[in-house]
Amino acid sequence: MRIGELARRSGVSTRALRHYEEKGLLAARRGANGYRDYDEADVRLVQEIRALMAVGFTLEDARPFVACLRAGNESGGVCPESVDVVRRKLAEIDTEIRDLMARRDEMLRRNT
Amino acid sequence: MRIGELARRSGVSTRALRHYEEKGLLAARRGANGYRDYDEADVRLVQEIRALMAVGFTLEDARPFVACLRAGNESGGVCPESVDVVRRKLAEIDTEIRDLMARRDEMLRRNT
DNA sequence: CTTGACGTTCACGCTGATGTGAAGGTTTAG
DNA sequence: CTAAACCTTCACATCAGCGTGAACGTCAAG
Repeated sequence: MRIGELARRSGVSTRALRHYEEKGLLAARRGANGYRDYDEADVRLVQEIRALMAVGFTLEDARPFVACLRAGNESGGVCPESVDVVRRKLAEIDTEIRDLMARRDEMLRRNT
Repeated sequence: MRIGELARRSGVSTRALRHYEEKGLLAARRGANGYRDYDEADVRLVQEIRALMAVGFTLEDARPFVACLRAGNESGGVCPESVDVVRRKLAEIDTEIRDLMARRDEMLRRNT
């Protein structure tokens, strides 16, 4: 399929897809006319990326998951690198939550 | 005092101070040579800005506090506009915390 | 042939708060 | 007089993930 269809099916803009490619997260064969050509695996791949982003991952964070899927695994999260990223991300979130709560307290204290 | 001293005393870069001025948060008299001239009140003002930023406020958020101080109040937080910003900020933080916790749960669920 | 809906590659714009020079004037100490 | 340490005003660079146009090629339908 071409980029427009992939965009529709995965719910992202064509611009975003080209961006993912530019970042090395998405690869596309090219037709004789230069058009990008994708298959079903790419749909899943993009959905994986979006799912990760929805949970707070950056594109950079998503890289190991993509590599993991490309390596033939059914899930992008089974590879050790992916697991590491998840652990790091959880720690980041926890830190951020603590920071926010501290800020909240600071703000309340300041106002009284 | 000149910008360098204010920078040292308030713990921010001269670049930042010029930035605050550009944004209308800081005003400076000018000497005959064009150099900015600050006084003690400005030190307190910059410290107020930094304190707010440390708690998560943007420069834009700090604006009413600065105006409140300039209006002659001892604290930048006593004016109604400042109170509004604090309330809004607290709500934002709470939302953010909830989002992060939801993401955290999502991430854990996904991994099991 | 022509329109319209696709596709292509640049490349700047946006948000926020500075960092980092460039290119130069001023002041101070020796 | 000179060098160091100030100061001045631009104005581009950074981080992330695209949006938005420019300028143009491709292709199916009427």
